[in-house]
Amino acid sequence: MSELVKAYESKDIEARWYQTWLDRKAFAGRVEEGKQPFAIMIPPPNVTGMLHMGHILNNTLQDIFIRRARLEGKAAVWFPGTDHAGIATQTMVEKKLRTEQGVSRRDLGREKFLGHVWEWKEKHGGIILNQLRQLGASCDWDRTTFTLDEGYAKAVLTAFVKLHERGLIYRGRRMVNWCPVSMTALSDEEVIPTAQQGFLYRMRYELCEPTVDHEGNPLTHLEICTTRPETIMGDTAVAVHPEDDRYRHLVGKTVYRPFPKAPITIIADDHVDRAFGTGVLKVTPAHDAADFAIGQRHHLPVIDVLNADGTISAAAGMFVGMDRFAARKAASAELDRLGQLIEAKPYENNVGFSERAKVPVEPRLSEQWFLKYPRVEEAKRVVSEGLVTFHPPHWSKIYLHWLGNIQDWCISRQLWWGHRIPVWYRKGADRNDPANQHVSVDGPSDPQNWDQEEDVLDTWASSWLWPFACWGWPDAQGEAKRELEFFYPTGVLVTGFDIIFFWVARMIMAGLELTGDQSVNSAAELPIEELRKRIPFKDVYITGLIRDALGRKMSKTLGNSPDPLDLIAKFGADGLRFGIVNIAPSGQDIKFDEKRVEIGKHFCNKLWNACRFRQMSGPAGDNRSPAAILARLSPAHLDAYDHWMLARLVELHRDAEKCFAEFDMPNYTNSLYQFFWNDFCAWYVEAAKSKVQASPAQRDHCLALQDLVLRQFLLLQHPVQPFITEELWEKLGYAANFGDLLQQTRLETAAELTASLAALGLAPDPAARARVAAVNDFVTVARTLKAQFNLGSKRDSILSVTCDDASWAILSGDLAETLRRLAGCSQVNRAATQPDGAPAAVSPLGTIYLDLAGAIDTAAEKTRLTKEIERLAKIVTAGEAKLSNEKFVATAPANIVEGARAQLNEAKAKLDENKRLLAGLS
RNA sequence: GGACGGUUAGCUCAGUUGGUUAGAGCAUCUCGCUUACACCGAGAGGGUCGCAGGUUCGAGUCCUGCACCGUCCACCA
Repeated sequence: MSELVKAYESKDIEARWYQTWLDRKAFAGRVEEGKQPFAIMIPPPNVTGMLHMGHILNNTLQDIFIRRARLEGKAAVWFPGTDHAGIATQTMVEKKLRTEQGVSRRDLGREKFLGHVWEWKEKHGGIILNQLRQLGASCDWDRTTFTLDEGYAKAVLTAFVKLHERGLIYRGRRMVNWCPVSMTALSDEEVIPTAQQGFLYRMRYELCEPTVDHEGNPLTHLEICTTRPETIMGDTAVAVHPEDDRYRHLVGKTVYRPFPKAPITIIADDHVDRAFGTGVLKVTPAHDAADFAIGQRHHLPVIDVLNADGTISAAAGMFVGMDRFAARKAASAELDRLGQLIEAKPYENNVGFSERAKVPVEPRLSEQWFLKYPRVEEAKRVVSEGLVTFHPPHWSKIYLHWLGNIQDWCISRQLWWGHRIPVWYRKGADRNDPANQHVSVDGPSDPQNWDQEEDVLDTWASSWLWPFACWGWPDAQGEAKRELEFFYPTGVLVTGFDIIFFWVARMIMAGLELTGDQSVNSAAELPIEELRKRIPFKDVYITGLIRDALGRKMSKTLGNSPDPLDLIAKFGADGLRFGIVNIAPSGQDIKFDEKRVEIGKHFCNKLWNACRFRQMSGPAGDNRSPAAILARLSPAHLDAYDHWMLARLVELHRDAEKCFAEFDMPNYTNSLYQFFWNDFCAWYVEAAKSKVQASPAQRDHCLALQDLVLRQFLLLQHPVQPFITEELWEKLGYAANFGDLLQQTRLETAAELTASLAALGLAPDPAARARVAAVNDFVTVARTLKAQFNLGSKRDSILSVTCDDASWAILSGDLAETLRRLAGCSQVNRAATQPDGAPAAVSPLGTIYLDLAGAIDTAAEKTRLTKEIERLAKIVTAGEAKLSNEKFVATAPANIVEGARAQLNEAKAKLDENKRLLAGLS
């Protein structure tokens, strides 16, 4: 047992222990028959990613769960990996190539470009995983998986083929969200509605044949409002509501599209909102999802006026080649020139933005692959029936609501970086005819006659398989097969609410469709036991979003996002871990402030010093097992504080069990903090100081008890602060054999601890708690009294007490020395009568008088006593009112009534005593 | 337009099925380098629990309505 230095320094200790853990393969998980399985799948960070505060919170929580599971004796494994992140990675490498070599991906061609991306990935990918090591993440690194690994890719393609076989995947020309910058389709979830300042243009469309309005006045044109005049060239109709009296008589007539000038029909459609604008809608089937639907209903022609890159197409006939935003201005000017622009008023509306490229997306008609979501009803059922539980629970409502309204998922992306869709088209044939399509994992046997689909899959269409594809699905053999069967369904998924739709819901559907006993798939509804086997995880822990101290989102542009590695350097990984979990209220956004995580670092130092003090207090005993420590304890030596401490220790184990059962981690850190700092350090260790200086036997007994508390506390604290606890575990000699790790130890349950205490006659005496509470109250009253006379630290203060015999027995009994030490007094004497001129305060163990050499400030004393009397009087009044209420006495539970009575009596006694003291002053 | 959160001390948040005097950390003030820790110790001040009703012997906690803040969903051009 080497000596500890004065202040805790995290840096060297953390680096040393992490290496030790890696060397010993301490994080390796494996099938262990007879043990409960517990797996966590890391939400795979983008391979291009850098660690940010969200990762810190998220991964600290996962590490806490997995480390706790190990201590509980489960077969635990935390599965790490990274996501290829299609658009994000491709965009990043493209940008790099453009700035460094001045070439675009098209200049290079598919193969060469992908070569560059892989090269980048090999060189820089996975930095984030190294960063996680600094945080202390106990992932089973040998399992690290990348979503484009060969095995994983096979799983992705297999899933595609299976779902295609089951008729859930189809190709179609549909309206999709198109990103003109990335030049790919996006799913609905990748589009972020964003408020935009623009204009609402009000314009005239001339009637081909002048007529009259609904009141019989001459009518030469219709007024129409739009926010997008640049799509006028794509107008193929004008629509009004079928029951709109202003316009219904015009249905079937024609108006001129302003440019290129051409007649278009006036149609009637329910979709039109009579109250919006003029109640007339220009219909542009190629550029609006709703308009497209109208076009379908009315068999309208479709004129696509935009190119893939957002410039105006040749089909528009005007502004060809102009960017869409420039074209908007040009179209507006053209309307004005024609005298058809009535006004352009500032207008705010919601525009869908590309999540990645941050530009407005275009609704665009294109050929894409779509997936009908599988097992939607079952996916709802597993959550509503509690097979999968959200924490906090209200997220399940969001989840269920989304599942109730989903559209088919556009899974094709016009990118190169990703899983190329395993579909081949017969050369030169119609691609939309299924007869000309070949779908398989390995491709056709005569590849020369086929062209493979150019598109890749949406990244989420690969990561939705994560919980089972990582284990070698679909054709896991041998050990891999055993592992999948043993560890699936996994334990808890820890993630942010922002990807409940992207990922959580989809993983559940994928698991329900593709795992388990596939032979029962045709059943109309899968039995609940089958669902229980197919769910990907049992619990979903949703973390809040980390914001800055002002509540703003963290962003690069604001520069308000701290570098976690700086924070680790500043507070230690252990400090940061404790701090971030401690301030993360369940399910709410977190206002992050460096100041708020200091608590974690300070706590490390407190723990360190408490252990250091233990070393300084006396010789080490045999700490190699709980039994060895308990053997050093004897019932005969236990005083009230010892009993209370043991009771609290058991209680802490119980609290921890409850927190884990409820996934309440902030409360967990609070319990640990409160127990250690206040109960153990501030009261128990302080109280024990006098005992440590007494006889060697008493000292060793007291230190044995401290050794027990420290041992159990290190085990409980370890999931949150793994480094410092491992270090102290070693330094205090808790290893059963030389070199054993804390994390390979089995943590006793509250029940087990209770049983082993009882077996040795060490069961905590419940009465001790009240006694300790009374003494602590006495101490606090005495300290307050001293502080009021600025004697806070004068250890030679003398107290006199007037009290009954029972109280004096406590004050003068075996706790007498402890009590003097805690109160900071050299003497506590019993007084028969009130000493003259001494300030006084009332405690549960009698009235305390402070022996002051000089005269007291009578006026100040009066003020103080009067205030105390007022406070007590309120309590007495309330208590009397309550107890004189017959209904209360009759209805309320006995213990509540008893409590109220006891409280009233105590307050009354104190009140009388204070009144007496006040009277004595005048 | 729907739905879901939140509103408790100067700040950030706890507050279990309604039940004794509503708590913690930080910040502020006073005193203290007391033989683990100044990354510390002792003490103090600070809240009519967003507003208005209701249920109840009893409401921060349950019900109704309202206000404000936030988030998600929704094809008003």
